Amino acid sequence: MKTLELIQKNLGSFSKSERKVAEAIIASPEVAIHSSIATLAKMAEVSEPTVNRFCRRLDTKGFPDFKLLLAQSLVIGTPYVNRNVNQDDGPEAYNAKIFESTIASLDSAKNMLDTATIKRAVDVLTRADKIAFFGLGASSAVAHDALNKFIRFNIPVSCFDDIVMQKMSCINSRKGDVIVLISHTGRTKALVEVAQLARENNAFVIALTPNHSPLAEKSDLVLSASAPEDTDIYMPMASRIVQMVIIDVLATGFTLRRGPKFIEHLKRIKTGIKDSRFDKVDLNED
Amino acid sequence: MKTLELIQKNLGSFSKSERKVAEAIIASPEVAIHSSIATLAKMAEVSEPTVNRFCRRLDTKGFPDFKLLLAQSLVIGTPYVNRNVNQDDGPEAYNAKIFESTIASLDSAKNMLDTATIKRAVDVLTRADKIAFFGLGASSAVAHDALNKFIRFNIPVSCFDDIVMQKMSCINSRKGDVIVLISHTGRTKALVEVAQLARENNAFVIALTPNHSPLAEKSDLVLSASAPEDTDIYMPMASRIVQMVIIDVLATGFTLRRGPKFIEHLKRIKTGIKDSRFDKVDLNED
DNA sequence: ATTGTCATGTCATTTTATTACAAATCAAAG
DNA sequence: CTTTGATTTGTAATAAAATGACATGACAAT
Repeated sequence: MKTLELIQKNLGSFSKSERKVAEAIIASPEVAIHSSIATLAKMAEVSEPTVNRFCRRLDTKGFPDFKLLLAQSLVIGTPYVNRNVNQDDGPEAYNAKIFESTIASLDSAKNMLDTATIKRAVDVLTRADKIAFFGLGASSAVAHDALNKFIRFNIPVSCFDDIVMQKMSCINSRKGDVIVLISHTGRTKALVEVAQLARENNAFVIALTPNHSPLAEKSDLVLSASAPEDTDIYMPMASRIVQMVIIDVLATGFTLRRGPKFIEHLKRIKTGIKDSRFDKVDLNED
Repeated sequence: MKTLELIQKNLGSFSKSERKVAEAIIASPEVAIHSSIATLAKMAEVSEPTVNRFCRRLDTKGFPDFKLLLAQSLVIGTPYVNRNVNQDDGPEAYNAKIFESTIASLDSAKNMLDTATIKRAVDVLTRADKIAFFGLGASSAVAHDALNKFIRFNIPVSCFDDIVMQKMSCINSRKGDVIVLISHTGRTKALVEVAQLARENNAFVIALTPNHSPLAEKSDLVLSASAPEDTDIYMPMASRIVQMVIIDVLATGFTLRRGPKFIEHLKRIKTGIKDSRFDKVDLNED
C-alpha cells in the first residue's frame, strides 16, 4: 500500500499533534522526504520526538526509515503499454517499444498464469521417469532452452525439433513419461498429432500453448502463455520469451521441490564449472 | 535514468575506491538504502568520506540524498520485490519472483543499451554480405533464435553452436561478412578465439556480451547485455532473455532500414504461411 | 478536586554525516 | 630512477540529525 494513502486513511487514529505531522507530510510529501526531522517538526509545528513517534506508529524503524518508504511510494510506476513500431521510428524509439512491449507481455503473463496449474505441472515433472520437450520452428529454441535447464537435474531428458523424431519418441513412450509441447499458435496439426500419439501411449502431456486451442484440447495440462501481440509484420517474439520464463518457473519449482540437499548439489556442480572457466568451454553456462 | 543503471554505466569513470563503493551498492542495493554511511563504508572497505564523495559525484547533495534517489530508482512499476527465490517459497511466490526479476532485468537493459551502438550494428548488418550467429551452451538457443529471425530477410545467414564449425566458418569469412557472437560471460576462451579468427579474416565482429570482458575487447562492436543476477544456484536466464530481445531489436531495425517495400514483402510471406496453417507444418512461426 | 493515563515537549545523548586537512598514491617530466 | 605536481584516500575534528529519558501538561474518570 502506498504510504501516503496509508497516512490519509489513518488520519483519524492519530493524536492531535501526530495529525499535524500527517497533514504537513500530505501537504508536501516531496519537501518532507528531503527535510530533516527538525525541519519537518517546525513545518508541522510540533516537537521533533513527535515526528519520530509518528514515524514509528506507521511501523517504521524511525524517521530515516520512514522517509525511505515515503520516497519509494511517491514513485509513479511507469505503465508499460504495448506499442507498435512505426516505419519512421529511430533506434531510440523502436528499442524502447520492443523492450516495453516485451515487459508488458511478461507482466500480463505473470498475472494470467494459474499457480495451481504450475504446482500440478511441477508435481508431474518431479515424478516423471523421463521428460521430453518438443517444439517446431521458432518454439524449438524454447525446447532447447528447456533441455538445457532440465539436463542438469540428472534425469532422463530429451528434446527434438524434428517432427519425425518427435513421433518416434512418442511411440516409444509409456506411463510415467512426460511430454512437454511448446506451440505459440496451438494450431499446428503435426504437433496436435504428436500430443494424440503421446496420450495413446499413456504419457502425460503438458502444453505451453494458448487455452482452448486444438493442442490444448489434446493435452492433460495446459500452461497458457498467450501474449496478445501485433503479429502483422513482426514476429511472435514476446510469446517465446514468455514461454522461456515459464520453463524457468517450472525448473525453479522442480529445484525447490527436490529440497535443500539438491540445491547443495547444484551449487557444487556450479562451483566445479567455475573453476574450469578459463581452461575449457563451458557448455552449460555461456 | 535509474540510479542503479547510472552507476553501472559509469563504473569506468570512477576511481578505485569509488568503484568499490559502486560495487557494494550494486551487489545489494536494498541493503545499501537501509545502511548508514559508516556501515556502507565498511561493506565497501573504504572510508566514510569516500562514500560521501561517491554520492556527490552522482550529482546528489550527499549521502542521505543519494539514498533517497536510489530507493526511488529501485521501484519498478510494481513495488520492488526481493529477487531471490527461497527454499520455502510456494508456487505463487516463485512464479512472481521469477517474472518480476526478468522484467527488472529487461527494464534495466532497456536503459543501459546505447542506441548509437544499436544504430551502428543495424548499419553493419544491413550492409552485410553474409551474417553468422554463434553461441555456445545456453547461448546457442539465442543464436538459433536469431537465425530464425534473420533467415526471413532472404540474405545468407548461418548459425553454429559447435566450436569446430564456428572456427571453420570464420576461416572462410572475408570482408563484408558479419559475425555475431553471443556470450553471457564474455570469458569463454573458445569464443574469444573465434572472434580473433574472424577479425583476422576481416569479418566484422558484433558481440552480445558484457562490456570490458575479454570477448568485448576482441570485438568491433559490443552490445552490452549485462544483467546482474543471482547466479549462485539458479541459471543465468534473465541475461538470455535480454539477449533475445536485443536480437529482436536488431531484426526490427533491419526491417525498418529496408523500407516500406520490404515490409510489404514480409507481409506477403506471412499471408502465404497463414493459408497453409492447417495443412502443413509452419516451420517459421510455431 | 484528585488521580491516573496519555500526549507532548525539553534537554541530553548517541548516532550519523560532513568538513578540513594530512598522508599516500600515481603519473609525467627531468 | 628520482622529483614534482596532481589526484586520491584516509584521519580526525566538527556539525548536524535522530533518538532516548524524563518532566510537564492536558484530559477523563472517579
